[in-house]
Amino acid sequence: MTNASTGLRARRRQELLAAIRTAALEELRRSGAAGLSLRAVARDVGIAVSALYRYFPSRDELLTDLIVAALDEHADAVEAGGAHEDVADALRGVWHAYRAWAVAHPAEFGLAYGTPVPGYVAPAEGTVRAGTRIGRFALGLLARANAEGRLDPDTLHQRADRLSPGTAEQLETWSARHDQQVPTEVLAVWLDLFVRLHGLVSMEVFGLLRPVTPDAAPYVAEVVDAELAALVRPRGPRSAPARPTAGSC
Amino acid sequence: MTNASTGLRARRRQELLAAIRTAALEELRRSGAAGLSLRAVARDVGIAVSALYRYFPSRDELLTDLIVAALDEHADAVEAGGAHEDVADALRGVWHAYRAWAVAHPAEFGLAYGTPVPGYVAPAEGTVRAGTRIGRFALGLLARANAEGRLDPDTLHQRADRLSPGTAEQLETWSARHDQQVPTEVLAVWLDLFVRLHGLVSMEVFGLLRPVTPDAAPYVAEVVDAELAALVRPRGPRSAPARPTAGSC
DNA sequence: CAAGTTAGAGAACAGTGCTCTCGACAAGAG
DNA sequence: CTCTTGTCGAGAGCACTGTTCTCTAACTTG
Repeated sequence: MTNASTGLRARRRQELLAAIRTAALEELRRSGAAGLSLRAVARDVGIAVSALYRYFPSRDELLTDLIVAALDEHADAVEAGGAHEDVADALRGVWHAYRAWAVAHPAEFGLAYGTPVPGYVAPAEGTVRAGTRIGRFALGLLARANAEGRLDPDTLHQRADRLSPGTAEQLETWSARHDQQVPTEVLAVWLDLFVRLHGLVSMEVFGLLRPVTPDAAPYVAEVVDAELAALVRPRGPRSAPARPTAGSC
Repeated sequence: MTNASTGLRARRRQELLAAIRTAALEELRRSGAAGLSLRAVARDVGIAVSALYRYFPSRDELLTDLIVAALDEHADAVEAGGAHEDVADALRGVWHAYRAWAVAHPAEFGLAYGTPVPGYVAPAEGTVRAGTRIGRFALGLLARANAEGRLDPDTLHQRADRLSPGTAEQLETWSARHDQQVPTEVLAVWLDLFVRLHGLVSMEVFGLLRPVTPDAAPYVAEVVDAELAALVRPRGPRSAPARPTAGSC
C-alpha cells in the first residue's frame, strides 16, 4: 500500500496533467493557437511526445481543453466582478471584469472567442456550459434589476417598440431553453448590452482599435457609463420621477 | 518579337499569379488561415512547391497578400453600398454592405479582422492603406452629414458632454494624422458607430451570436435602424423642431 | 511474490515551410 | 540567325509538425 486512496500513479498523473496544461498555455501565449506544437509542450514538460497522447487523444482535444479552461476562468472573473449588492455596481463590475480579463489574457481570449477554424468545431460537451455562463450570469443580473424596478422604464419601452418580431421570437426561444423568466424587452436590452460589451472588448484585444485609440481604456469607460446611465436608474428614492417622454409637453 | 509590350513571359507570370491567388483563397476557405498549405496550393495550380517561391517569398507574404486583397474587396463593397445622394441612405448602405460582405466571405473576414497571430504582424505597407479605407470613407460620410446639418444636434451635444479628455485627445490625434477636419463629437459618434457595426458583425460571423440568434439579420436591422434614427435626422424641412431636452419642461 | 495493467520512450510515417541546385527556355544583343 | 543572359520551374533534401506503433520499465492488484 503505497498511498491511501489516491495511489502514487494517480497523483503523478494529476501533476503531469497540470504541468502539460501550464506548458501548453505558455506555448499558446508565445506562438498562438496555430503555432502550438505538441513537441514543444513535451519538451517543456520534459517527456516524450508520444507520452502526451496518454493525456490528450489529439492536439485538437488539448486546444478544446484550453478553451474550456479559458471560458471558465473568464466566467469566474466576471462573476467575481459582478458580486455587488447594488445591481448597478454589479453590472458595472461585470463589464470591467469582462474587459480586464480579456486584456490580461489576450491569447486565451482569442482562442475562446476568435476566428473559427473551418475544420474544427469545439465539441459541445464542455464548451456550451462554460461558454454560456457569462451570458446567463449577466441575464440573471438584469432580471434582478428588473425585479427590483431599477431598469429605466423609458428605455425599456423604447426598446420594446423597436423590437422586431424575428428577434423577439429568437430571444424567447433562447430564454425558454434556459428557463429564464424575463420580459422580452429585458432580453433585448441584455443582448444589446452583451453585443456592445463583447464587440468593443474584442476589437480592443484584436488590435482593431489601436490605430484610432492606442489606449482604449477611457473610451471603454465612456461607453459603459453611457450604457448603464441610460439603462439602470440610481437606487435613491423609491419612485423616481419619470423622464420627460417624447411628446409629453 | 513575340508579343508587343507585355512579352510572353510577363503574361504567363500574371496568369500564374492570379491562379495562385485563386487557389490560395479557395484553400483558405476550406482549411482556414492556419491550415493553408503551400503544397496544396501548388497542387491545385499544377506546379511544384518551389515554384511558388518565385511569386511569394514566404507563406506569410502570401497571407498578407490575401489580407490586403480582402480588405480592399471589403472596402470596395462598402463604398459601393454607400453611393447614395442622401447621407442617411448612404450610411445605411454602408452598414448593410459591411455586413453583407462579411457574411458572404467569412474566411476572408476572419483572416483580415480575426485573432492576431503572436509571431506575425501584417507589414504596414499595404495593410494600413486598405485597412483604414472603410473608416475614412465612413468618416467622410459623417462629415458630409454634419456639413449638411443632418446630424441630430441633441445627440451630438450629449455625445460631447460625455466625451472624456483621453478619448478626445486620441480622436483628434488620429483625425489630424489623416487630415480630416471634423468636430470632435462627430469623431466620437463615428467611433461609436464603427465599433457597434464591426462588433456586431464580427460576433455574427464568428458564430458567437448563433446560440442566441441563429438568424441575426433581423437583429442587425434593428440596431442599424435605432442607431441611425438617433443620429441623423430626415432630410425634410430645413429647420426641424428640436427634441425636448431633458429638463426643458 | 506473480500477474496484470499502465506510463513513458523511441522509431517511423506522412505531412509541412523552406532552401538549394540544376536543366530548360524566353529575352535581348551582336 | 546565333549567342549570352536571366528567369522560371522541377526535384531533392533539411528540419519541423501530428500521429501511431512497439517495446520496456514500473506501479498496482490478487
